[in-house]
Amino acid sequence: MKRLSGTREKIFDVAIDMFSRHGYNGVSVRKIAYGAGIKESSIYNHFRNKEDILNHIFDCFQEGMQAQKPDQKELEYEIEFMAPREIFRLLFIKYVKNRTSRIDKMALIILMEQYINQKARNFVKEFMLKEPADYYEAILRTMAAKGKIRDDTDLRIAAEELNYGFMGIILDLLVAVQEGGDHTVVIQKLSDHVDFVFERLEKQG
Amino acid sequence: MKRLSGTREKIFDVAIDMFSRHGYNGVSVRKIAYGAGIKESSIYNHFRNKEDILNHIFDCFQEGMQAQKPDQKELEYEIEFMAPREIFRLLFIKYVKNRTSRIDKMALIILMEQYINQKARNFVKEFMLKEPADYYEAILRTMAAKGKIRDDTDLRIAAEELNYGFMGIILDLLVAVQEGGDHTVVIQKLSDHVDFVFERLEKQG
DNA sequence: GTCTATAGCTAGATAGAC
DNA sequence: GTCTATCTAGCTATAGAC
Repeated sequence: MKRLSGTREKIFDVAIDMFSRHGYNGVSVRKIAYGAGIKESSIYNHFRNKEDILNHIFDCFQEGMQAQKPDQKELEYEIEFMAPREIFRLLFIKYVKNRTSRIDKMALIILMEQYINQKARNFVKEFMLKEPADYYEAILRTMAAKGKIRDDTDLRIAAEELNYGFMGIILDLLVAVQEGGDHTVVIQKLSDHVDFVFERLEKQG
Repeated sequence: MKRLSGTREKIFDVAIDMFSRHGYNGVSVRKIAYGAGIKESSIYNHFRNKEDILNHIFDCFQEGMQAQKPDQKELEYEIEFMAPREIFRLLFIKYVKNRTSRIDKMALIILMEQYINQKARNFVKEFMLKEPADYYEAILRTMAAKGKIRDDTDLRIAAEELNYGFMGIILDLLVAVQEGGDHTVVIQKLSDHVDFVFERLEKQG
């Protein structure tokens, strides 16, 4: 993460918080500045303009996504010795536990902006739809190659099914957290989701 | 549907179109007026204020959702004589085919506003999450009672699985349509989704 | 890097003539 | 029901003193 001066970081934090609650167009530079305890014009010593803040959010979110990619070595070990459904349960629950309030807020901003802003839309497509599904598909293929799951299934579709449910549950979580709730229910939901899919994928008998 | 004067309808149409592309906060009353071919102040002869337009969108969306509820008698007939998976395939494809550009745009507006506007959020929860899942669950229970699907499954979870995939695919569709695409791919995706779930639910052998 | 001051514009909304 | 005119408030952004 690029080093930020105290003020710049403060502005950024306040902006993320306000954007996530009122949308990018619902927050003025003025309000961000006052929220950060400085005058409006001082913002421009830290960000070129309002859009520059949004772009920084995109960059920061991307870094966050890259950073929390699961360890590949660890995963291979898991595939060898754990039940298939346990691996995905762990994967999903790890995501939920490793979330920070910052990542939640950035995700919300990007989800809101996706229909307006091309860059946001690309982020959703890449980091919330394609990349996760690709990743799940790769894991499933490894599992199938090792004979851990049935091999008569379209694993791309299975990967997308895993991601549909995961995304649905995480969206729920983001809303719940925004409203002051917690993530206990979500763990159960993720577990049920994984179970449902793997009842389908695991070998019968 | 309440009768609208020509101008009011024109304003409403333009507003839906602009809100769906730029968000509620990204469109001014002025721009809507000019888009509708009238002066800004004339808007206020048709809507009390900007928010009144948004509320009318909510009302109109709700009417649209109620209106396209599937026929109950027809459904019972289908459950008796069609394969379980065909019923859901039909249900989902009917939705896709019956969509209008207006409904798509209103859905997009509500999806965008859900994190900002409490009323929008309630709409999403009620009409996109809870009500569809309840409906699917009821159908599945009827199927199970008639011995058409396995009875060793939590049907609430199955109903939610059906809805996660459906919502994910529909969201994809809304984006694709906004970008000028069509819905041919989507029909296949919905079909794959239903197949995946019913491989799990239908009786073995 | 912070501030004051201000430019220049756009916003939502109203008053009142026709 | 439409218009012109106008109000007030808010907006992004810059200039320049400290």
